[in-house]
Amino acid sequence: MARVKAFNEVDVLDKAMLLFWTKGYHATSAKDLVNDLGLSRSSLYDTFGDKRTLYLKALQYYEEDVLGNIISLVTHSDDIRETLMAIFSIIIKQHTYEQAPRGCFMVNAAVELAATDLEVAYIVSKSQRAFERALEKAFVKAKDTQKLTPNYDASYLAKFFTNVMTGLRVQVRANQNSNDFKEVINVSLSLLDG
Amino acid sequence: MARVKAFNEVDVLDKAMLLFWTKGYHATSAKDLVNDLGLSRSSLYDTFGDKRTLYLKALQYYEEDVLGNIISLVTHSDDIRETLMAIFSIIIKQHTYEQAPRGCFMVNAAVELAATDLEVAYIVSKSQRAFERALEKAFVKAKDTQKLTPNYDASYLAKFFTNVMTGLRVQVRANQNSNDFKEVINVSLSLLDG
DNA sequence: AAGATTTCGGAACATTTGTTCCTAAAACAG
DNA sequence: CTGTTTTAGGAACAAATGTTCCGAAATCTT
Repeated sequence: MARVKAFNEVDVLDKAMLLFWTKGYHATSAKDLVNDLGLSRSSLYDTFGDKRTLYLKALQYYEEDVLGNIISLVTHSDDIRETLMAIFSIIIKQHTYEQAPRGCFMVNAAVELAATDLEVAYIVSKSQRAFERALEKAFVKAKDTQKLTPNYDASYLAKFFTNVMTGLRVQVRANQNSNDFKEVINVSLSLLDG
Repeated sequence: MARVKAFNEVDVLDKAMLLFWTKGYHATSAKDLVNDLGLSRSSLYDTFGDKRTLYLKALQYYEEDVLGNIISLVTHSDDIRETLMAIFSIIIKQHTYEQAPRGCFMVNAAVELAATDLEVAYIVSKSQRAFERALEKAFVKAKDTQKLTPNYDASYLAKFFTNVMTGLRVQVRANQNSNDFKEVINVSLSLLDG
């Protein structure tokens, strides 16, 4: 055994996630990382590998941590309408959150890198599938337990709502008029009435 | 008068648009531009200014040219359902188009830059408003001329469909399963039945 | 043909980029 | 305390970045 790390690895990963999430991959320099994460270049490269590796780790951490919580909401949903509203409001919260709205790291990664980076494309694809599956199960469950009689089956609805959320996440990132969100959400939710 | 330019300015702008559209702003280097546009560094900077200026011009050209055609479809629409389908199929065409799917330049710009570049944010916002307005008018017209009786008024529907398209454009860019698109589209269109 | 003016190619530039390396300091085991 | 092992800070590096500059070539006017 020997000298111990002066930083908490998870904390640093969390900070890296926030930085990449906010600025994107290419616009975040090694210098930015060193400044923001509060450790030296050598420690950074020693612990996390190169920039792209750190980015991939941050993206996966986002999936487990941030998106994991959202999936958990869906999995334990008793009232699907309420659950969807909860997710919508999490998405919108990003809008008024800070000076530079972050949107969704996964969507940002999809747009910036998925077309050229196979590994990013894989993570994005896996993440979306996981969410759609969870949503589909929740819809199936809702048909049994709630008086829910939509015109479409669970898998269609899951894909539909996933897509609506993706659209909103782009608009949030682009700082669009937040009043528009409510109307999009209302129209979307009306599909559950059958 | 003196020596004449050896290149067509519009052709070069078109190529720049395609390059930025495909790779994004930060991932496109000055070298990439020189290689791809077929003119020298000096001519490039002389004619179009610096990289960011060229990017803004390319984005505006995209709005006028590519999105302009789509808005034109909406403005001259006789059958709103048919028009929407036509737009959806334009969006999807990007998916099978090439090795690296481009998605929508405006959406890509929104995600990569709108949060940090005010001028990009303005262009994105203006573009979206223009499309929504056109769509809204088309829905109003459709209520009169077609047997269309949706539950929501034109402005809601315009915002809703704009959002659906944004979502699809992200998925196209991320190279997701193209079968999912049809289902999202079908569910969305059912909202027109009222 | 001569002169005026603009474009062109590429060398040249300063910065910034991502990454590595080296040395001193720190922490533990014996 | 000594020896071993690992971390930390920052100098150092080559490569790439965006941009400018200069001389030569090209085109038009007169």
